[in-house]
Amino acid sequence: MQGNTSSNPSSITENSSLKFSPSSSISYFQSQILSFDNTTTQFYGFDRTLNSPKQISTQTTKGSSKNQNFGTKTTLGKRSAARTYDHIIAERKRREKLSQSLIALAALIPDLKKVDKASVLGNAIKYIKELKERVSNLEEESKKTRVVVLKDPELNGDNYDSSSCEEGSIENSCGSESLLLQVEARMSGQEVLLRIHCQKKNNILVRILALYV
Amino acid sequence: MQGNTSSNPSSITENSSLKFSPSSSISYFQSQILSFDNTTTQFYGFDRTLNSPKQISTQTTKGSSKNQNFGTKTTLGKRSAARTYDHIIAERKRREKLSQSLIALAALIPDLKKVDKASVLGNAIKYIKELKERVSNLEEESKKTRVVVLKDPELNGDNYDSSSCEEGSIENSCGSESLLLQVEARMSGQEVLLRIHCQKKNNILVRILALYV
DNA sequence: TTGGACACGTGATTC
DNA sequence: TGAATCACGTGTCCA
Repeated sequence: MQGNTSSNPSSITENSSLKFSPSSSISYFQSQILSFDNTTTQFYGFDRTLNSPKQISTQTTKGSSKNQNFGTKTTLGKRSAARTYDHIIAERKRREKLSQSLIALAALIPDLKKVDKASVLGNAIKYIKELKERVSNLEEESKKTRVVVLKDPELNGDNYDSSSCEEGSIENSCGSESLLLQVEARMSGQEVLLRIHCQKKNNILVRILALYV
Repeated sequence: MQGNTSSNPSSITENSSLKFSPSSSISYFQSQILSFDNTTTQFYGFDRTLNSPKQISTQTTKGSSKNQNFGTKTTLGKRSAARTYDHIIAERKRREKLSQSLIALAALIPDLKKVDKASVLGNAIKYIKELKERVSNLEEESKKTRVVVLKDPELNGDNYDSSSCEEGSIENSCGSESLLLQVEARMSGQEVLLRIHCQKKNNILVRILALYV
């Protein structure tokens, strides 16, 4: 971060340079203007200018160019000095907000070395892609296993369901609260996961498995 | 996004300065003053560029170069016209890059309704937080289950390990490729997950479980 | 020196 | 109208 700071060529106020650093609260309001020399500086320095219509010329010259434009401008336009001032303040405020957002964004990105705008945006983009990738990998991983509720040959009459219930607790998996026994097999690649939900009994697990294996 | 278009108000030119500078001393070389009022400034030296809407700039050549130099103030300070032109072009380029990054960022955010800068940044921040949250939940979920390798009473001598191997395939879980049998129990809340890795044999599962259950 | 980065003021434009 | 947003040109700073 460099640059910056007020400069302000035209200054209206002091300016508070905000730079990138946090904080920067708003010191505007009350801007004091640098006095335009004196005389009246009233609040906004400008007005003075405004009154004097000097249309000065646009001057300068250089030969080239001049033309154009100006004509257009005169016509409607113009903005009262107070209004111009408001415009400046509003714009400053907007910039400050944007700048804060950028800082907040930068704070979320790990291992960020430079904090200039381009780097922050660029790294934010990369980071989001990375996170998305990670989420989808993790979700894929947990979804990869299909759930199949096997038919239970003797303990339960008929709740065969080759389904669809992708995940989740047993309670909501197939809407059967009342079942005393539920067996699910999840197959993922080479692995088989059996989920058995039943009352606690001696050797129940072994006995159940004996039915299948 | 609206706004825009070139506008280009202020000319490239050197500037006019009129009026005197604000007090503050600083006389920058040429200080331009606020123009409020208008007329001031306008003209462009070089560019024209603008043809309407945004487009990428690049524009035309420099035609400009020529002009300028002049001097009002001359002497030191001042930036040569060519230099000013380069400055303008560079700044334009930088802006364009930033703008593209912002568009790219916006493209990654789902359900983005407004695309103004503040919204894009604000929503990017929210989205990153959301993704982070999701990643950490998913990871937590998969980590939550502690893995305990039970002692195998007869099939294997001693590889009790109450450990630490948090996840992953059996192969890399405890660095034992040569084991013929490995049993892991993952306990998560009320559930117990037994992972059994062994050679295929008749009723092996039942027999193994008979040792534990 | 030069180039990159920044905030500023400002005219235009959109809602 | 009026408020919000934008891109621009510009002065200034720093490596």
